[in-house]
Amino acid sequence: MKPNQDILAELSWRGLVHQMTDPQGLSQLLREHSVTLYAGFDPTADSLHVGHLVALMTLRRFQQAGHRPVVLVGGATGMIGDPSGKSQERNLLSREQLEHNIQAIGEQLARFVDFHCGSTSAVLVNNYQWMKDFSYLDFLRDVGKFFPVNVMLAKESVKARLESDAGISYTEFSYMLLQAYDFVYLYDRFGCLLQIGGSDQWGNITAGIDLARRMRGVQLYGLTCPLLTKADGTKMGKTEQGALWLSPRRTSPYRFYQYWINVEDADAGKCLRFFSQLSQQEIEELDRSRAQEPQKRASQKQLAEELTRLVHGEEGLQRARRATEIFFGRQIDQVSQQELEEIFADIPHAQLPWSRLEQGLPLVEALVEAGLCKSKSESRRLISQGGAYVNNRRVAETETVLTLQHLVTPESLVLRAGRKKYAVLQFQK
RNA sequence: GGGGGGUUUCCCGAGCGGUCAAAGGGGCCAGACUGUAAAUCUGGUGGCUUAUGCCUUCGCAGGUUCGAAUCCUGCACCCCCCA
Repeated sequence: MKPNQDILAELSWRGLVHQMTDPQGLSQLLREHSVTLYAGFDPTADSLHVGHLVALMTLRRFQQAGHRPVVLVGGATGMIGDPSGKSQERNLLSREQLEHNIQAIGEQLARFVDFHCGSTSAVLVNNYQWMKDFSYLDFLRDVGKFFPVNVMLAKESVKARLESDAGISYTEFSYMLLQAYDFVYLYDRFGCLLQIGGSDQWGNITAGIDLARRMRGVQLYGLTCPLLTKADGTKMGKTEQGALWLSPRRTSPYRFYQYWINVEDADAGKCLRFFSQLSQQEIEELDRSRAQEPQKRASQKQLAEELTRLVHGEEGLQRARRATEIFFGRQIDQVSQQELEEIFADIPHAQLPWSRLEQGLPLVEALVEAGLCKSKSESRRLISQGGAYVNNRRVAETETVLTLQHLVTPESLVLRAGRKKYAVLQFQK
């Protein structure tokens, strides 16, 4: 079967190609055949994050172009720890933790690749399945024999660690062999010819290609995507709360949506190319819009909408939008407790006895109880400077006392400090 | 081993016995402007029952004095010079 579009051309205008082996050979292969390719994700946490999105979306594009993606979740490699791009030796994860992580990540993947679409259906594999019964002696004889240590030492990931004080353990040093063998195994099992990954995976990917040539005498291919960085060179996807996760449990759809809405103009074009389904023409249209009428932020809106829908579904997108309306709207009127809970799910909640509100709770104290101010003096300062809001309505009098009338649901009210810091105060009878 | 300098509020840094909760800058917070941006501007930046009041803070522990971040003694740590 033939693929339905020239995927390499597509990836390259999107800026998704960092490096590849044998560009002519690979290009021809991908134009003429539907290829099975794979990308691996180590289950270091129970969710993928934005950093994984580049490879994930690339895998998705390959599938849309008529190729078959294999997604490898590294139950075995996750036990070892990839030294690539890491300055420190990793802590080993427990088996139970890994098991849990693999399960959770497996569920997330279905959002990105289709597991039920005939001949190009995605396949989910776990390298623990084929590594667990591979004995140490067999592995050394059958795989280790093909790895010249001097070549391994020359790999960037190893070299960096050798030169640092942290050093590298034999365990992490061996990581490369496992990933290399994965590629050979997937070739045997699925006829997998291409491995893709982030640019930090180049060393591991080429190790697999070398191993396949030595063990099977075949030519496999590798392609890496650039890392997702901002215009200033720093990594994208970092927030004050840590990484931007794909799991709604770790990063709410609202926060996820907000992250993309707030992407800087300088990074928006790149993000659109990386992540959106828009055509080149449509993206160039948005580039123009960004230059001529930046205040519209059409690019950011498009990006936030598409990605939130993809990662959290239509419902998640609606929730994020509704929360945005409330957060940036004027005033919070009657909302149901449930709705409020949902919208403010990931902002701090403080619980106080009902009697406090009944007898009148000074706003100064409420702000401290809610964790928005460290002391009453700070509260007074905030209020007198016009930075305090009750249910999104500015309150500038330091003597304000909260009463039952301020409730916005039968038991809660919403405090805000400054532009974006919120807290819910909940009163219990 | 000898000599000299230092340790200040989140950071840098002024402080030379009372007018020091301590200059100035940075950061941070709030406000205005704006695009939920950047830049800019304004205000704030120890705590308390907001008081021209009290309490805690200037490496640590003592002392002198009506009064100390400022003077003295000891201790700890840091830097420099000589050996």
